[in-house]
Amino acid sequence: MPGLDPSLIADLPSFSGLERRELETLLGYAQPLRYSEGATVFAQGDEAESFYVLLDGHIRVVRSTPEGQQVIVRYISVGELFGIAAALGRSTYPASAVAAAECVALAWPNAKWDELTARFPSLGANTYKTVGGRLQDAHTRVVEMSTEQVEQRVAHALLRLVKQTGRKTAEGVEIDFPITRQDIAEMTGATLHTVSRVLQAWEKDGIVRGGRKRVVVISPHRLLLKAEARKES
Amino acid sequence: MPGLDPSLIADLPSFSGLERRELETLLGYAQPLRYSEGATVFAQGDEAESFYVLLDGHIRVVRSTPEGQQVIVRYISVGELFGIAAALGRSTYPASAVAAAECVALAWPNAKWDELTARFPSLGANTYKTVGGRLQDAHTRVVEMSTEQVEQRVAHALLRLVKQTGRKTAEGVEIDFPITRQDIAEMTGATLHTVSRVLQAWEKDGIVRGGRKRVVVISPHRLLLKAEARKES
DNA sequence: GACCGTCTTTGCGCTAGCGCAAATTCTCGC
DNA sequence: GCGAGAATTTGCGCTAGCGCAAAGACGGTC
Repeated sequence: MPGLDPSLIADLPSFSGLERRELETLLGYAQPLRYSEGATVFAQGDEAESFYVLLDGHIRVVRSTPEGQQVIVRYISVGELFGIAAALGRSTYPASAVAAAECVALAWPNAKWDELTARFPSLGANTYKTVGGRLQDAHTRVVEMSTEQVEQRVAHALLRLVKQTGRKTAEGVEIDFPITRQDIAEMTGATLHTVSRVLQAWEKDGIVRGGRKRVVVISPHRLLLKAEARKES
Repeated sequence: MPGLDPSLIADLPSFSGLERRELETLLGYAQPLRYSEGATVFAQGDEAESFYVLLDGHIRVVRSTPEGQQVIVRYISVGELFGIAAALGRSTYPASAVAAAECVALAWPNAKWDELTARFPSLGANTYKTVGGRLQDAHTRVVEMSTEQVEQRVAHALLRLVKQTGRKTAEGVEIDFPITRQDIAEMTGATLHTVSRVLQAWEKDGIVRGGRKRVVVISPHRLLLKAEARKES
């Protein structure tokens, strides 16, 4: 698999500190992949065969209930590892990964995980932090879902997205990939109707501006107030 | 710190596969600790100075919101590692650990983590799985909170407790430590009033039996039905 | 054995947000 | 420029479960 440019991953946090020669070795094992919006990278329950690094785009991680309801667990952004189920002791993927926009990713066969972490300890050390951070986030989500009103949860979700993937525009900070009201509903445990109403109200107040599959946060400051305030207008 | 018996931890999953000599080395660094019910092992926000293994009892892991609300993130049972924040890249504990019953634990100074994982790789490998499992659980909680009614969430919480810490009695399976309605409420994101009502209803149906700080599950089978059924009696 | 603090049960009104339904608007392909 | 499908907005009734309040029940203590 020659021809992959080591600079592709040289700057990614998981691989920083490696020499050019080592990067070439790593890339020798990697499979470059391209996904169009809506494409499934892997599905919940599939045999975990590879782990991935996202080079471009955004990935939605979705868990489905037995009853067919979907919940968006998190978004993966550029540079992040994902699909590392096997390294965490799972034989199947516990959630699905779907391209939220045009995506480019690298995939390594799972069998290489032990070898690679042994050879490149920084990869292993970084995985600890990555997973630790995710556990943290998941607990934060649990606490939010337990204690907050829908409006606050939506505010928190938007702030998280803005922080993670925000792109500055003339008007404010725009979420950098197509996202529907339904998506926001699945992130917050609300219905798309309620999310629509909430965004509508905020738009009237000039806090956000909505559009088809688009959200622009005009005033992060006032959005933060909405996230914190337990009741108030 | 001589005098600790290696058999104390010989059978714990995190330390299995080590030889007696290695166990002695490990225990040489360990500090044995005893906590009475309600005692705080460490508090959210504290500088993370140690990591722990629970030898006896049950630990409640609690996160508090800035507004002072509490959410029970998980229960630690015998043999589990906890307080490993530092290993996951945090400098302070992200949650508090409180003894839910009389507890005995071993503590190691955090500074030893790298040394110990390097010397005993099985500890590191096991930590991956432990953390992976917890991430899994946390995601399951998020999905439950997003999609389920209070009654289902309470049922799931009880089933999880029974599985994790159940003790067989003549009548059924009893949760093996003092647990209040308030505790169950903080696990499920409900109010203690609603939890009380739900348990009351189940008691009338002969599914559980309650008591002061006690819950006995008489029919796990029928409880499972409650956990799955979206509406029905 | 009486007291007291903690835990639990129960009643009642109220509201956030869901479920259902329908109208509108946007975007893309032709 | 014109559909047609997808996404969004909006209205309305209804209920699960919260908030508040008060009355038991249990268990440890002096």
